[in-house]
Amino acid sequence: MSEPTPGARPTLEAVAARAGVSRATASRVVNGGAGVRSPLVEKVRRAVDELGYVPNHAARSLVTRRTGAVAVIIAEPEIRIFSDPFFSQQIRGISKELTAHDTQLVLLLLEGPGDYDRIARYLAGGHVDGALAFSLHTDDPIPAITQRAGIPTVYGGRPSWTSAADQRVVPYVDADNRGGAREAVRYLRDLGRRRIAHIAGPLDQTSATDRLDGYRDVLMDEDPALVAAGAFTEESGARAMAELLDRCPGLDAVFAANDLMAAGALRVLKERGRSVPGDVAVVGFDDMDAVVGATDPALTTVQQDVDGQGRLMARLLLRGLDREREGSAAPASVITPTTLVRRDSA
Amino acid sequence: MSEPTPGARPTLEAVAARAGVSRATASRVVNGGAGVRSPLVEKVRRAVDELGYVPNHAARSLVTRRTGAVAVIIAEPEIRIFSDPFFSQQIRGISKELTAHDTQLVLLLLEGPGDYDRIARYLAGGHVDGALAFSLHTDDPIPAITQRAGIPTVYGGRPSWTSAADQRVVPYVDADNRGGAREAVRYLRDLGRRRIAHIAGPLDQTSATDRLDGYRDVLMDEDPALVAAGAFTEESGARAMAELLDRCPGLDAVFAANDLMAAGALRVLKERGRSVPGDVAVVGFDDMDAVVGATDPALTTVQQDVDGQGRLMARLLLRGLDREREGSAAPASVITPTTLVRRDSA
DNA sequence: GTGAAAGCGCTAACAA
DNA sequence: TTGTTAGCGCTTTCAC
Repeated sequence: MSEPTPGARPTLEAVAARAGVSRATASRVVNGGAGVRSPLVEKVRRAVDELGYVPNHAARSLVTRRTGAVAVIIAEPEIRIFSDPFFSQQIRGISKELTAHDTQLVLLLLEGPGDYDRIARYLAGGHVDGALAFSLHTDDPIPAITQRAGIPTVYGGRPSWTSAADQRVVPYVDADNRGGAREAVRYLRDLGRRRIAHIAGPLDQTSATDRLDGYRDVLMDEDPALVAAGAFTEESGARAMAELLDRCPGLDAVFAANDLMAAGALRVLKERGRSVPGDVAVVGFDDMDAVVGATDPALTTVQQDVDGQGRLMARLLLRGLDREREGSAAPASVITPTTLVRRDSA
Repeated sequence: MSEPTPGARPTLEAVAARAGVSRATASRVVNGGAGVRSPLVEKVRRAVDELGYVPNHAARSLVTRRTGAVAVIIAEPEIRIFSDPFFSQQIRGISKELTAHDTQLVLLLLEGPGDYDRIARYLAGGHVDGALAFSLHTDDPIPAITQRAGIPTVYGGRPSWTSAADQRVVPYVDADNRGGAREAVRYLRDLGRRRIAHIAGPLDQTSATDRLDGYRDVLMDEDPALVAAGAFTEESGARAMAELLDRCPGLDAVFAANDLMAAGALRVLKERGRSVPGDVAVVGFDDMDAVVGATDPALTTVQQDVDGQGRLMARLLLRGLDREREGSAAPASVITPTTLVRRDSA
């Protein structure tokens, strides 16, 4: 690759001229070179290198009607998830997959209710080919907006209204929260534990309710006193554990709806002199490196592939976009499997 | 706003036809309507509403040579900052400012060394008008890449080579780390503290070295044993505090380079039975809500306006882009002020 | 297999 | 003030 032209960026025209072919042929080569004889392909390739040619995106987009960009929408109440390693990993998964398909990630942060208008306008403006959105709420306007704008969208996490026989069917990617929870609780039961408590997450999130449901699937008529709700934070996990201990001193196992809360539980257990897993076995959920590596004893937990979920969201969307041109159906949802990872806490 | 045209999106042509004006006039109205008589403006506006017209971005971009998008580049080693509330707040500041100027945020995550090529290509492809990048390293290829691509770029955090008489002058936004540190240490000294220790951050980051420099500005020939380096994490702060206590049992104050480490220090101090601020006064840096609210006693710290820094980065870039068309100079760097926030720990 | 030519939807001179 | 017109750089029929 030698020096690029000093002034403006070279156009396809320039490449064609230098290679001694027509603009059409140059274009064919730039786009894969199918149906062009190899000597010409070579010539054009060389011209591209020598000139440092890079296709003008706007021009291409104007004729192809494809932007090569995808929006990632993060709604206001979810903005905090930005600081959540869970979310950041998901974004990275998305980024990887999009990158592999030469697709750009446009970040749309909603700072307030008024922003929905802006987003709607942006989506309608044809700036992106599709969208990815996270953790919808019951009355979330996002689905309506993307639909009206005709923007294919894939969601991260099961939307809260999906369980009901709601008409609005949307494709989403989520971990098998319920199944994973079931496995964790069964494992504790098979360990011989008799009083298995659950520290649930905030019950307005489907990941929390699904995990609670999984717990109940196994322990169908367990004492309600064995369930305490937290907020997916270490602190709330500690508080819930304290409550649980006060209410049911005889408990011999705890399944926490995430690792952070499990860490909080571990801390309180230690403070109260209960040995883990001797007196109380503890299982978490997520298998977040940062947490799992720091607990003592090392946390047994339900692993989910967060990075993979992100990739999957992107892949689903991209596939849907391809199919769209062929007029076939929208992508279906995917539930990703979980795995119980045995360590020392249970 | 009535029904949009069933099939494809309406074009300016359609709007013009419906309003009974020329495409040029319609365009003028859509772009602000300067120099168009109000009755016509009205007509066009109505047509726009009735048709649900939204300008085609690619077409506009093709002729204006402006994309209305800005890249936010996050280099591989910095990917972890994604999970750092500090960074997420900065991104939000950026997002707010860009949004206010109808500019989009394209997220460029570098996952590995090979990605630099990709970024270079992308930047050269004219997809964005400018770029924002974070915490450059000494030999970071990003500045060279953006420069070659002719993409104006503003950096977050002082690049590490800026202190030397390096040729590469780049505009950046950073807090007054050194000044803030000085203020914190002076405050402790004025409180009558005689043995003031410092828990520094990782010394390959300028924010850490600048704060250390600030500490030294005040305590010029202090015992080197009073300085311990951490890694900006709670855990590392705790470890550093333990070290410090072992080395200098007589210390009566600690200035930690960030709040997280101050929290760790507080924890160890409590474990070792030192009262705060009675025996040891503690000051942090950042004033991160999540941390400051949780410590006991409430943490006295140096506040910096993170959100504001993000906004400033975006504003600097945007202003630079405007000036670019007028051929004037690139934006200069900005150091944002810090404020000491007195609470209970010192 | 290759080239000529017709736009994609928009803005910006330039004329009127 | 308004309209006419010439592209922006690219892909894509359609002839050859």
